[in-house]
Amino acid sequence: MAARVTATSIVDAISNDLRTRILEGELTSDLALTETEMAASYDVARPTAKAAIEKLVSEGLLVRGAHKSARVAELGPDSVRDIYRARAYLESEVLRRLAVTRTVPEGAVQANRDIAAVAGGSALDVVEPDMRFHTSLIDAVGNERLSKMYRSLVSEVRLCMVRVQSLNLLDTALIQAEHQRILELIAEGDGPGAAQLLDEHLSRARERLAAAIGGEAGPEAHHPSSLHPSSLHSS
Amino acid sequence: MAARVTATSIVDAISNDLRTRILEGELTSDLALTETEMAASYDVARPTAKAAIEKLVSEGLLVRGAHKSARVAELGPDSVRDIYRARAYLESEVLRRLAVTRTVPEGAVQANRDIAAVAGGSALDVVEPDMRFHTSLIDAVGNERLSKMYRSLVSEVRLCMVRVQSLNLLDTALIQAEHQRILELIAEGDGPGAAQLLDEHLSRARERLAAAIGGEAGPEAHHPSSLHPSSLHSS
DNA sequence: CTTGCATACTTGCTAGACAATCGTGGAGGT
DNA sequence: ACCTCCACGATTGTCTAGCAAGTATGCAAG
Repeated sequence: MAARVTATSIVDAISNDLRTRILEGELTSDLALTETEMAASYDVARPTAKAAIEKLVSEGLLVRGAHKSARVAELGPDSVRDIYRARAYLESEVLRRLAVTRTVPEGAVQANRDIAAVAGGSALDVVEPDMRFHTSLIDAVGNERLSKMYRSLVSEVRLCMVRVQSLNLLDTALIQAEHQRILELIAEGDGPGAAQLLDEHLSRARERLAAAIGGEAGPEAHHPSSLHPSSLHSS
Repeated sequence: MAARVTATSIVDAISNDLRTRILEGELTSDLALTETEMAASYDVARPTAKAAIEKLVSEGLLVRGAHKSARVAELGPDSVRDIYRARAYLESEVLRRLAVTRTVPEGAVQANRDIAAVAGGSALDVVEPDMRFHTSLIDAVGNERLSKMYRSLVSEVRLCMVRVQSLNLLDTALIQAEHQRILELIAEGDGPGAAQLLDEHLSRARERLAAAIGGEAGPEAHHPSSLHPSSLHSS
């Protein structure tokens, strides 16, 4: 398995590169991704760029109207709640099933160890092992479709995360402790307890993230919560 | 809202038509869907047909290798179990949450009424209201992403269903009774009870469907479980 | 019977072009 | 001065034509 990273196709290579650039915050929702520019910057034909864009649109990372340019998806507080609630639906049931067999995924405990390891570093470094913790739990049930669904949600979560530069809203120690407790509850066979704790865990993160995203509408918006009707014309 | 069915784009129209033809069994996995043939039959250019095919590939209804023609996905018993388990994961947690607020979706009770109405007719007519019953439950929580995920699973289920012509494996009365009991448990606020009953409900359907799909390898296969090595050359 | 090669078919991608549509800006009327 | 309407540029949707690359199949040779 020497050459595993070989790009299977050009459109896949472009879409992968675009995905990482989006998830790293290089591409924001304020600049339009026209097919022509994309084709020129990657030195490919326009249909190729078009296919790459449409792939990311189908993943939910880009949005595009009828004849308009594609833009990075702008996820508001309502979308954040939608995403996190979907996460909770999937993951809490998974915890119940894992608790029945008392299955504690090794990847999850390792991921939680990594969270503790970066406790002193940047808050952004917590995001990766945190996501790895949750995906490890999902993957532990060995359901291909479930894992794919959850991965799609994780992508959107990371898209939200990259928009809030000041991630001081993450209490690393608390996150790590709650993860640990969840694993313990699974080991004890307490499915409902693990599910409920996860629910609280995700609810807290959800509301913090929703507030952080809803409150930052640019430097000129003083009172985002008190917008008057004249400011909403189309959307 | 007079013109609602207007095709937003040609590729969408083609992919929609293809989807219905696949789900109705007109297109089976034994014939190759060539891009040029598709383009010729719909009288469009090849890139258009290509886009429509790739859209269905991303939905999981079609599969395609490196430089090979697209074919209708062939879902084996293992895939059936994967799909039904994913359904169970999503839906059982939904039932728990619906039971908390004792929310009984009107669409679900109507769908179950429709199941009883077609009890005397063809077994195939049960599939549609049955799916509608389950999707109504999912939609009741009002989560956009969750509904989309479940709809994707339902598509694959229907793809499996169309392969088993003799659907005498469906006990309409039993299905309808179990659905009714699930709704009652929700109304009583018994989330775990509803979740467990649903689990048994789906498990039974899953194993029947898996057996029906795994055991039908054509009219000439007398003993599907005892095939000798010389009969499997490539696939 | 197996192995190797050549050919046909299909897809991946490119280049260029035209029509349809959306957004924007300016001309004209009130 | 303000509003309405039209024309223009920009962008996407789709088409035509074609070349390159890969896969599969058939045939010939060992």
